Amino acid sequence: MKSLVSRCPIEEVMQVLSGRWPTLLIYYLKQGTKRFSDLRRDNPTISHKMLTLELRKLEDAGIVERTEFGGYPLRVEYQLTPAGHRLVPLIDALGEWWDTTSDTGAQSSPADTEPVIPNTVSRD
Amino acid sequence: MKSLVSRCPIEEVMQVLSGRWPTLLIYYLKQGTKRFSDLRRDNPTISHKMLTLELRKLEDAGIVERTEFGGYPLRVEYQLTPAGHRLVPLIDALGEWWDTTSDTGAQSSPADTEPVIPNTVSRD
DNA sequence: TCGTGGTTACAAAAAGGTGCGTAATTTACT
DNA sequence: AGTAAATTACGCACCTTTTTGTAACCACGA
Repeated sequence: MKSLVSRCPIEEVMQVLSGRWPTLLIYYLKQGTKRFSDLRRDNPTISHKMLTLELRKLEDAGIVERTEFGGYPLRVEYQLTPAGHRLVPLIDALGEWWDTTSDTGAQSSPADTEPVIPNTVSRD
Repeated sequence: MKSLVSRCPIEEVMQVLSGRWPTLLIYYLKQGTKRFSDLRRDNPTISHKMLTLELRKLEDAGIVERTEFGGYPLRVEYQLTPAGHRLVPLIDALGEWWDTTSDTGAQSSPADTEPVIPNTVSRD
């Protein structure tokens, strides 16, 4: 992982939220508790390795909580922590800012920005 | 540059703001107009290649405006656009969120989070 | 044998750094 | 006076580092 250049909170958050996946995962997790395989179905283009890595990162950042239910085919559930939930509106605000600034005419829903996932499914 | 996975504004903003530099550059630019060499002095660890690349990206995103004054030694000035200024508080909010969640005891300034740049200066 | 939620090793791709070249004018030195 | 060097904001080519993808493997129990 890239080391920090300054000791400022902004750079620290960005280190966690940077990249394609963190905000997407947060988006799906705000819908409620999800299992590993659920998240894979939600965004089919992430590799399982990336998914585990990103989930760990979000976990370490205190955004996501991992609950492991022991047993047979092994069940693990992921959900947003309270802090994670508090983060959601801030991210949404960024999305709305983007919508209003890069206003190329017609926009869709005002609040609750919704990712339209394509299906470039990569089987493995 | 990585292509988008979904067509959602959040992913689009994050594509612009992701990485170590965008937020740092915005931070320094909110202090006012800066020249290329000023920004290099502000954060000595960025290479000129990265700086131009990141500035272009911010320019394309409508966050930063580039003004070129002809003549030689050629002078160029960078400043936040109105949209860029509107973005600043949103980014600051993320910093504050981080501060309040990862609260490891003592914190510094409440608002106006300030990067403390180190001086691993690389001359070139 | 399959499915779950991983880990590990290796390969590919992307990001980033380094150094050189460039322009026209000023300043520095001889 | 004449030459040389420095200046500013890059672009380009090459090379290294980091990130991400791929595939194989593991455990367990149904």
